[in-house]
Formats: sequence, structure tokens, C-alpha cells
Amino acid sequence: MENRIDRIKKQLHSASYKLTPQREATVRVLLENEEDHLSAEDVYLLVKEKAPEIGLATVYRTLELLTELKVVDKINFGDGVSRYDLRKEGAAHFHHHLVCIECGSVAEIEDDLLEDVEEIVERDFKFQIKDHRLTFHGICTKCQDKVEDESNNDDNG
Amino acid sequence: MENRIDRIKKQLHSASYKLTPQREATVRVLLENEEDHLSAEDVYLLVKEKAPEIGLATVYRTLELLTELKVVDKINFGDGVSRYDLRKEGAAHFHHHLVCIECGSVAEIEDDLLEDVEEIVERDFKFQIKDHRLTFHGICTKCQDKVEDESNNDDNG
DNA sequence: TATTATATGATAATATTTATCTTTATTAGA
DNA sequence: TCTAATAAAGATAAATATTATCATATAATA
Repeated sequence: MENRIDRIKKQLHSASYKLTPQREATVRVLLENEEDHLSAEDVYLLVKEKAPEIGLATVYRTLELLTELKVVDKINFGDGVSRYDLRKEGAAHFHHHLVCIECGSVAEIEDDLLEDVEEIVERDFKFQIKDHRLTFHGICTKCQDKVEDESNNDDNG
Repeated sequence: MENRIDRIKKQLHSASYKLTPQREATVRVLLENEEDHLSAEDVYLLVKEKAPEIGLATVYRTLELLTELKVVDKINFGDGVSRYDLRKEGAAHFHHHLVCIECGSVAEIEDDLLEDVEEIVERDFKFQIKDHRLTFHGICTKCQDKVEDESNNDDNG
């Protein structure tokens, strides 16, 4: 954790930004909630627990900054809110997402499944790929099980 | 064109909605601008040329309705605006996009490049895929050429 | 310490989308 | 055809998310 913060600090410095207490608190929240996909508002509320004086604008500014430095990725699952997702260290590519249309849960896939596809796109469409966004919408394992349970219990209800 | 409108009309009817003049005007704008990725505002302005009395709320409602019926897909390229993209008739899957980070142009790929990837995801992650979103961010052919031109003309400027 | 540049916090402004409410069309039945 | 019921439209207010502004505070530098 501290190591990662140190490295982010260095990234900021090399772009001549400082790791202010507010920025550090924001980064800590992102690290502590790495599995989640927090909105700016979510981050704001969590940061307030550590640093109650922080303003919403500062959180937005910090998230913007971290996006610019590619420490986080700004994603949008179509609900009108931007979410911020910590990029795995050393990850060449943005990870993929599985969004459940039943319960809204979001799972991540680290594997780079797009190598072959990207090769095709670069070759056939002469498009120089810098990044990608891949999201699958469907039904997660849990919700699939739920449906099974319900049909098993049909005679009870 | 007329055939397609007829089929959309039938889709609406089978969900017990009507193809009102406002809805038809909206659908026509979408068909006439199939290549583009119009925002609600864009659609509104174009529909106004045909039907000046139309209200913005009606356009939003119609786009919502068409999304629900899967006539269009609502997409978001990360600029905070939802865009509406006519689904190709008979297309099992949503098409992919190539967004140029230089000029902002958006190209479409019809080919389903994700068959293999989806198989892996369904098998390894036990996730039942219903739909997907795949967008590549990078540099389009035109902008790649521009950069070349500029470096060729360096001695002139 | 005085000066300058950066960053913050509060809040106003903007933009997009949704909700509300009244009016207008359309359909079904007497 | 007339009337009642329903669906949809238009205008606009409200809600939401994000960005801009500006005075204050903090940190860096001379």
C-alpha cells in the first residue's frame, strides 16, 4: 500500500504535481476500494471520513488528474455517472468488465482477451489502437443461481 | 427506407405503442443519419427541421422507447452525452466502434470479432452474456496520414 | 520574510436528463 | 356522431452530474 502510494507520488512529481494531503486521502480511498467502481460522489463521501474538510471540487480535480496520469480509468456503464477504476500496476491495457443486468454488480477480467482482435482491427481497418473499453452485459453467476432456486421453489410460493 | 419504417412500426405495435408523427419523424432522422452517432440534442435539432413543433422531452421519450425496443443502442463515449445508434437489422450483436482521439471521428465495425472471446468469458467466468460494448480508442487512418504530411512538410513551416 | 505559484473550498454556473402537469390526439364504446 | 378513457405531446420545472470562478490557504523560492 505505502509502496504504491510512493510510486503514485513519484508519478505526480514527474508531471510536476504535488501529493497534497487531500490527494493522498483520495488515492488511499481508491486503493482501499480497488474492487469497486466508485463515482466521484462515492469517493467524496469516503474521503470525507478521513479528511472532513475536503471539498467535492477537489475530489473531482484529483480524479481528473489521476485519469490524466493514467493512474485511474474513467468509465461509464451507461447510468450517467462516471466511475473511477484504479489501473493495475504494470497493466498495458485497461481491464474488462462484466456488468450484471439483474443485480448491477460489476466484475473485472484481468486477462487480455483482445490481443487477436486488436491485431485484426489494426491490420484491416488501419486504426492505431491506443486503448480499449470492453464491457459485457449479462447475468452473473449469483443471479443465474437465484433464478434456479426460484424455479426449484415454485411449488412453495 | 419505407420498409424499415414499416417494420419499426410493427415492433412498436407489438409492444402496444403507436408510431405517432413525432415518433416517425424521429425514426426518419435516425435512418437518414445512420452513419452518425447523434446525441438527443442533435436528434432534436434535426427533427425540428421536419416537425418544428416537437418538444425536446418527446425526443428523449422516443429515444428511450426505441432503446427499450432495441431499435437503437444508447452509447456513451465518455464525454458525458448519450448517443443513439441505430441497430443494424438482424444484427445479433451491437457493433463495435473506433473512436479517434485526435479528430473525434467514430467509425463502426460490423464484423463480430468477439465470438471467441465471448465463449471464453461464458465458460471461464460462468457469465451469461446478453450484450457487449467494445470501443477502441486510437488514431484513425486520416489522422495518421496528417501526422506523416506534417513531418514531410517540416522544412516548409 | 516577501513573493510567486499551486492547490483548496465554497459555491455559482452549465449541461444533460428526468419528472410534472396541462393540453391535445386518438381510440373504443354508447 | 358524441363522449369517456387512454396515450402521447409540449412546456417547463426539477434533479443530477460536472465544470468554472474566485477568494483563501498552503507550499516553494528568492
